[in-house]
Amino acid sequence: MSTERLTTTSYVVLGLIALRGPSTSYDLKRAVGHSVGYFWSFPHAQLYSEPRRLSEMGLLEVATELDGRRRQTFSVTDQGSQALRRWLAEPVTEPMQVRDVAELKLFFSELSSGKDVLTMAKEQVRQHSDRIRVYEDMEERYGAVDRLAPRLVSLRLGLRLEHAALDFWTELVGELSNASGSGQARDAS
Amino acid sequence: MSTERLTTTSYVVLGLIALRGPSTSYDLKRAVGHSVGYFWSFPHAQLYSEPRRLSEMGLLEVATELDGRRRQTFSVTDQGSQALRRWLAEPVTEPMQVRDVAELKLFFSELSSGKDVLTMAKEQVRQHSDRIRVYEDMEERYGAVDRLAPRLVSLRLGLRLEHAALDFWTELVGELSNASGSGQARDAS
DNA sequence: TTCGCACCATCCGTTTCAGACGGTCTAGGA
DNA sequence: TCCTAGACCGTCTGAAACGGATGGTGCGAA
Repeated sequence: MSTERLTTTSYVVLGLIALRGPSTSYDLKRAVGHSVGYFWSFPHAQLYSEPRRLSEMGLLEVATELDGRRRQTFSVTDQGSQALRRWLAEPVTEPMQVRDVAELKLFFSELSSGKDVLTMAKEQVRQHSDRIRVYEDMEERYGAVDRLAPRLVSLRLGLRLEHAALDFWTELVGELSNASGSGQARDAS
Repeated sequence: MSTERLTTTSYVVLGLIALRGPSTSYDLKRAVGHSVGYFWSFPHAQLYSEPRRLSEMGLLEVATELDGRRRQTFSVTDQGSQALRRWLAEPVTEPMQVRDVAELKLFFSELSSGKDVLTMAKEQVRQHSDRIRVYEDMEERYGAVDRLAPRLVSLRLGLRLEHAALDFWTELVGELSNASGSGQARDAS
């Protein structure tokens, strides 16, 4: 049993299996897509390597079934769920991190043309609106089941952040439109 | 001249040098610390390797001065500033990404105790408040110079996101405190 | 003058990453 | 029945990111 360090991604894998019950890597891949993946994404290849590592450490248990495709079902061991609970209980030290190329480009925008910034801002409004719609659909679909489910609650934080971004870009579009040409041909879109 | 792909980090380096004028890697390191680093962090070692790559591609120009320490000053070439402007003009495809372990732990919180969640929520309120104060200080310090500087504007987005997060965690603390009433901490859900 | 420490630059082993690749199954048309 | 297209599933690889170790340099204090 190795003494390797567990990364945040390890706990995501562990946690997902704990929530869903016994799962294959592919199950996880699909689950990630429309849930935790929205706020902690990583390459799907990791969903194959990580469970292996975790089972070597004794945190997961492997069941191999041969339905033609060699596929393995993982489930959490006692040791695994202990490790998970320990992680959940320990304080969070890393601050929230945002990575957004649009924000970056805005930061550097004095090097580009005002027109580009306006175009980008409008596009950002569109993209954030879309994302908000996705979140709200999800909230509606799963909210019927249990409106206080923690998974929904954390989704609500994502929604807040998206709204904040949307507001920001919307206002920026307004300011830029006013400032740039109070008389110039306006963009009809 | 290599045909390597430029990553977002490459453009951060390019952009920083374009904004600041000729800079050494260490200059960049310090500049990153209290500006763009807040929303696009990367290891400092990259600030030494990346400029080298960029100059091999002809996007940066190197001047070596021997003040004892072998230290190199980089400045942007015409080709470099063209590449930068091209990047700034092209549409943003990657969505905004948030990475927040607190949000993750909340997602998995049905596996932990309600008490842990409340503790974490309170701690999050503290952390986001602190971060907001840092941002506001910065806004004040640099805002005197030019309150419309794009670098400040993009900082304002960061501020909005922090406020959204702060509101979320604050409300959650309220809800959890009510829910558990005056009794013992219990499982939420 | 020497020491000690902050400053500066680079190197290195590991982990993460994106996505290409290759094998496996299923449906449905001939 | 056979064939094939295309979805499904798992693995591999080369590059980038990571972060800590290492080592050299200059400056102020003793």
